[in-house]
Amino acid sequence: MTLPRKAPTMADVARLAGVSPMTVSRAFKHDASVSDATREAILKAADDLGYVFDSTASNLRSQRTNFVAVTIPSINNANFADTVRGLSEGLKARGLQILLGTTDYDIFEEERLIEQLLRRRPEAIVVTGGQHTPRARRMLENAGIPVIETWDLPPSPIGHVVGFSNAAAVRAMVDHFVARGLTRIAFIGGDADRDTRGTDRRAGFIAAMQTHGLDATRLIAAGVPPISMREGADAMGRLLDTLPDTEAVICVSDLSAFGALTECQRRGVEVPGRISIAGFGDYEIGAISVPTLTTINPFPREIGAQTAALILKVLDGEQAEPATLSILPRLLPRQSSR
Amino acid sequence: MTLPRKAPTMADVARLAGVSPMTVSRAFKHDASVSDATREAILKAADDLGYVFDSTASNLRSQRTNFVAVTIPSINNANFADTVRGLSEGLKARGLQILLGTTDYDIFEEERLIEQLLRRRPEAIVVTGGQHTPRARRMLENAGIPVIETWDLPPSPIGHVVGFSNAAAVRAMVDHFVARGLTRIAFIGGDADRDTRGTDRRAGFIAAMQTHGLDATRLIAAGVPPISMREGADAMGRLLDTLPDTEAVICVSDLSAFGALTECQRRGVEVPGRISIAGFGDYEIGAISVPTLTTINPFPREIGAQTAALILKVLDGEQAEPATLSILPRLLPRQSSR
DNA sequence: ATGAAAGCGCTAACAG
DNA sequence: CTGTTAGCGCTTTCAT
Repeated sequence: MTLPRKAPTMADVARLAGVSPMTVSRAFKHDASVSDATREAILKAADDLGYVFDSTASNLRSQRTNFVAVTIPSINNANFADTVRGLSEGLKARGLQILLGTTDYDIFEEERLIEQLLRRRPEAIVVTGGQHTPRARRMLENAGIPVIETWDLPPSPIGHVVGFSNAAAVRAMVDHFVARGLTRIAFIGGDADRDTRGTDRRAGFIAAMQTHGLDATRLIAAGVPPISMREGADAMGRLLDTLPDTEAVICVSDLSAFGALTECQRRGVEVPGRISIAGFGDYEIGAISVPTLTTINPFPREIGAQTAALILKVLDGEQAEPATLSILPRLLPRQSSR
Repeated sequence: MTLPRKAPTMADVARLAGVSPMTVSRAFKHDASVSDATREAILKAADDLGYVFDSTASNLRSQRTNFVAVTIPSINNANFADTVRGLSEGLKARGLQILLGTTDYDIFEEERLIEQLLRRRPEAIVVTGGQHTPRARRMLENAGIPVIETWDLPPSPIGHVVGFSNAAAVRAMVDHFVARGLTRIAFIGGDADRDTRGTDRRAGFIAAMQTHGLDATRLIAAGVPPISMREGADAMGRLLDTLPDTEAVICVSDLSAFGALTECQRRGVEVPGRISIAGFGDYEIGAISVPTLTTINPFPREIGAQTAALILKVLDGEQAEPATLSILPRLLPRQSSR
């Protein structure tokens, strides 16, 4: 490792193969026109020398990096990871590589990250959420590349959008409970403001409750987002202690919902017998827990896949206008709610 | 967006600020010597022009990319995500950015990925696992940058190692059960060969059972790795059907262990009363499920943090010899085992 | 503290 | 199908 001798370049390969550097360059592109014999000789020469193609030079000269920049709040989240997978798979076939960064649910961190990412000259940039600092927004607007906001339906998008309404999704959950005759409904989420999707879900809860003329004040703030299973359990404990007549609780995610469920199990509180529980995100745990968890599937993988397809269309010049692709989340009634 | 006008360069900023491009370059480095007044004027000019520093040119000229390449089997795995977080946090302060790729638990995919990543000229490369295709190994050996294998203790490392013995960790779990008088122990894992860490864990199980003179044939293959909660549940169903006298089961991960637990709950099989269950990885679910899951914590975040620290030392020239940092996984006995 | 010259390793553009 | 020339936008190096 770390041998001091200088790495061979295309010129070295060209010399050994007896061709010009340009022909070597072509031999390394899949579509370029090089005779089979020449290409083979070049690849053999490259292999003999241990040549490794240098993208940094290619990137500068061709003004193409084949990067797609992506920001997500956290890598430790199965939903966002699914979106990245959908993106990655959709982009891989075209040789586009994801340059991933995490914001830690913080729009100021997002601003710093976007600046770093744009310096790398990505072909497009995908951000999670529709809320950004003014400077981040300006950088995205002036980046001169396709911008796609995901996981949200921003009121005034920067460019393209592939998302859904978090508020509307939670409204559907409230309606679901109300239709079943449950009216004393609580919401467990993180502390305000940081996680904008969580905030939107809580706002959707409050609006929906008010629409039904119901009390929308059973709000438990469980800590700094993203809230964990443990924080969901603690919040459920507080809810059962302070508002024991609560009939149903909507949690900001399946993880906190599962934590809430376990707290009920530890206390001998029957779910859904005495209290119904719902989550958000359709994490695997909700499909297999006992009881299974009522939840909402926002199709994270699909968001990634559709974003990837959109990027390819835009880069191919087949989509000039900013597009808004609206994903319809699906309510999944399961055993944890009546 | 996508404005056709050409993006401003350092030369444009220099012209506007009335200095040479070189001074602009210095003004954008934090340590370089530029007078405060000049730097301010330059940054203002840059801002007015909407200038964005172009890393691609910097990378080529300086022969530094500030990338650290990282390969993990899957992004949808809290353990690997934790390692990436530990890495990312440790590298961020030095301006090193992670270039992440996933192998889908496939060493041939890993080979393709490593080739792609090395073309980007990372400063170092971190791979998960110690098993690679011959060509991948050769590429890593000849890359001329620090190579760090993680999550394993390879018999003949390529360069540096930050890992632990998966086999030894599972042996400790077998010993734990045997010490409690449990002898009819099963192992639930994925189909052989693909996930090398899972394979090592199963091998450790078999070896440990044989050491104790116990039957090591209660092996359930639950599907293509990584196995899900659902597959863990299905495997537990088969185990209960075919080997109902099994006293304890070790699962390849906490996720499959939790699935196994739910299957017991659905069937009314008491855990740990009739059967003990253990997992691997110390995922959050095992700390909060009812009952909590006996598991092993391999300290994924710590692996990432130590890897980051090692990379910085090597890049600073403070660590010339290949290092092997051995992490000692911790057995966490919990309610799911007696 | 600032500047001038040169060139990193590739490929666009044009030629044949 | 292959070659020549020039240059992408920075930063190294050497000045002053």
